[in-house]
Amino acid sequence: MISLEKLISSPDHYKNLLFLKNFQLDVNLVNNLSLDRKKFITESDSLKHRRNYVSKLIGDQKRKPTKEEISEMRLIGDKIKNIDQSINSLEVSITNYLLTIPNIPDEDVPEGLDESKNIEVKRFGESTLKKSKPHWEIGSDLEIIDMSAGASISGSRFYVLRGYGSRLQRAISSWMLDIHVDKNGYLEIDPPYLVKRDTMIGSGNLPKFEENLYHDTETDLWLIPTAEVALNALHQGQIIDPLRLPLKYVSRTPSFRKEHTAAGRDVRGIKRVHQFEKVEMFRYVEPNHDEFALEEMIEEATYLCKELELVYRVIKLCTGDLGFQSSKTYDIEVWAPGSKEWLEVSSISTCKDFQTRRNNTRYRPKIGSNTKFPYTLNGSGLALPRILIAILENGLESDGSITIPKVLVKYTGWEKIQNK
RNA sequence: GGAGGGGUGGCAGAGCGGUUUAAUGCACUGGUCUUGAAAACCAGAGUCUCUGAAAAGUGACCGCAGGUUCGAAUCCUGUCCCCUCCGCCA
Repeated sequence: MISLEKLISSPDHYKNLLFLKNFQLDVNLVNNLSLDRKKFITESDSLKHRRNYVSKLIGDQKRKPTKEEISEMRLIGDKIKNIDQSINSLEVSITNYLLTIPNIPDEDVPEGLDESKNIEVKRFGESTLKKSKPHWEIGSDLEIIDMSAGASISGSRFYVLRGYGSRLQRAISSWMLDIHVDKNGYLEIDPPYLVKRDTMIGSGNLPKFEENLYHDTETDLWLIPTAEVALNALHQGQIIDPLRLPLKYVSRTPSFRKEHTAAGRDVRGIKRVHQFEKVEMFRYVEPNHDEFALEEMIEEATYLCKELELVYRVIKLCTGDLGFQSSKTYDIEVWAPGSKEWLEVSSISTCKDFQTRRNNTRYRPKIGSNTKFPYTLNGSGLALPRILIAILENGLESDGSITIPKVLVKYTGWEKIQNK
């Protein structure tokens, strides 16, 4: 959520920045609501002051109120009730509107309406040489990915991993978690996968992206589309001890996404599915410490790609391609030689104070000073099925077997998935 | 699921219709004292809103939402969460 005062004090600035994210800001709407709200609050406060004064007078004098006082106070009480209802509904309107406004892009982000203006900032390895097959063929040949079982159990865009495939996925995620915990200093967290509505609002997934989320209406619980949602709510409503910053969390969770906007696209294989495993990094940092943190997280994610012997590139997203809550994002894509495409395996973003404002997570820089909103960053490290795809398609040998990256052998217990 | 108990400031913990401006203790901040520190003593200190250039002041906040009342932390209703016991169950 962006700050109401800032929005009102420099409306054109925000309007222009939000336009770059394809959002039309209605400044007058917010401004008028806010002015009305202030007017009513002033009115209500002075009536309450009168009521408090008279009540205290009666109490201090230990007497019964007079008839005149009672009738005056009843009148005042009714007025207060009416005005407060108006204030309340104005505040709901203001908040509801603010919740639909995306985060503003960082100055540093290239302008552009869509992905064509994204910039490749780094590339590692050669993407063209390797001969391979698409992973759905490999997976079915080796009987490690069962698409039809997934479809028969749960429908399209679900899959079943079996045997070596399951073990390989478990190895990859365990290896990643260990690196984040032991090498990078993250604290491992296992959050709930079902979260409350407020938690979804806090991360920015609600109210705007309801159609992407699985939802149990009876309990009003929502399946997380990423661990970011849960990790972002970890300090909801708290004032964090500044000595604890930066906070670095990592989680391995499933991610649940409806993905029905992309019907017909990417239907083959396990590239775009309704449920997938992901390791997620999340940080809380002091304001303006996000630049360095973002660089570090890119480094941490690409390190994993490198260790997995994958070809990768880092893409800086332009304003129009940024996510709702993001102020600046880098995507990391690995080359899948069988599918012959770049796969997004990580998206690393700084959300500045956008999310902490939404769920009222604060910290106090110094004893006695005012509270501030820390910045949050999130990033995959990494998304499992696509990494699995890349490993299978890169590791395919001429005899149909798969050689897995050396770093994983400790976790799998074997070096190859043999063709039968 | 059944029965009972409870949610009060950073923490502990009183208050159960009007001297609550939320006691008291711990922790915290400033000061006095001291060579320095500790102890002691004095003072201060929360979050948010509105008015205001500021100083300052108004108002709201005792899990949350309603209600009763001239007046609610205190009474009533609903709701959420926590604890104990029983039942059920990975």
